[in-house]
Amino acid sequence: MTDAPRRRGAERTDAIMLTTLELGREIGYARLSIEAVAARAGVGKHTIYRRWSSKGALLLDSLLSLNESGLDYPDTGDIAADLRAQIYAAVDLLGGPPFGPLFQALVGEAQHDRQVAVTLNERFIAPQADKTVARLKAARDQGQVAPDFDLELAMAILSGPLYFQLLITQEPLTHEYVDRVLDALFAGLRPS
Amino acid sequence: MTDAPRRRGAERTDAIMLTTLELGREIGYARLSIEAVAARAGVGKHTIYRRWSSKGALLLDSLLSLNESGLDYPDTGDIAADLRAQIYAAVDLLGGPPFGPLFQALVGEAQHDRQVAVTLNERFIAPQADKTVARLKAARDQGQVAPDFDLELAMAILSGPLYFQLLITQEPLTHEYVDRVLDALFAGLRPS
DNA sequence: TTAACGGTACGGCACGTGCCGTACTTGACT
DNA sequence: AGTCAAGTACGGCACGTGCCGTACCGTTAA
Repeated sequence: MTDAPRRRGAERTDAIMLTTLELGREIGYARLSIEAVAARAGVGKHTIYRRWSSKGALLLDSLLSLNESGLDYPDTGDIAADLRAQIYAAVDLLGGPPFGPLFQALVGEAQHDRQVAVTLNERFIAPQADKTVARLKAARDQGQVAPDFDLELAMAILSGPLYFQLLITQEPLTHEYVDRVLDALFAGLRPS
Repeated sequence: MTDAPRRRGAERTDAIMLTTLELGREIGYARLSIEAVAARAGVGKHTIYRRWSSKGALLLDSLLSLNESGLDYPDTGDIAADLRAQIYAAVDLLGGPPFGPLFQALVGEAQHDRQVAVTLNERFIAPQADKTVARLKAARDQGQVAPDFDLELAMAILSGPLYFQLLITQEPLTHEYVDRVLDALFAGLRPS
């Protein structure tokens, strides 16, 4: 989605993304206009349009600049504890500013901009999911979960309730909620 | 969100929502403008603004008009089968047009319009969730699930992966996917 | 010399509001 | 019952505003 950072203009690119974050925090990412970003960053609109094809693309790069290395996940050998740590970290990131509101805005954009949806998945969702899947795979290799355990599906089941909370009910994401979800999942939702 | 249906203007209200659905299906709900709806419906813009305070409010009422009675859920005594039936029905509704795209657009709106978010929860999410919780409660009363079973949480865990699929990865919602989720949940996600 | 830049202006669209004149409903007074 | 005045919602139109994305400046820096 980034149109290849310019060699000379990299600091300008950063300045624009920084202004985007700052202005977005102040007035909300919905009300953010490219014109306002350009004005505050002391930059021509052309300079923004040259780098990003849409407001969504700009938001996405700004979001990623807040989390460049991605979340780092531990492997202590205890899969249950490690999963909990991963989800705590994800919830800490998504649950609060500045990442949370921006992420929400981006998911909003993704609902009517296919390009944003695809890129959001490729550049943020999938890389994080891959880390969780990798940790689950290690656990499976060590026989800590069943051999036929569907790792991708487990990922979706672990993440789903959190996104539901964040995007639909829009209630706070807390460690306490994570604990309740994990405890219920580990116990199993077994009717009859 | 509806500003109390007018006695005389009810058919006009319906005509506006119908035009909204029609035009939204043609050009997408993101590109939909109130001006265009007014023009096609042969109605003054005032007449729309008099009834709905925002585009989101209009979309929401249009959505609800597609599903006035809500989904009807069975109680055959088999909680596992009934849950599956519930989720099949929800997926059939959310997964395809015209309801699916409109719902997606609304969730998008909800990410930057608190009023839409609240009303969407009150008028659509919560009523559906209540039905699931009610069915789960009946099962608990009959001893088919543990007495300390957290019904609200179970609801979130059942729904979460579907919304994740719909809103984030934006892959098709199929019965097959529902089956995989349910089977995994019933089996329990038990590490170690 | 050339490319990227900041700045400005532009046409276009949709917003939300105000003001028309019209149609319809209502209710009071014959 | 018949009439009519008041009130209200309406369609249509125009307005000012904000932002879009593009084009064209003159300037700056490699």
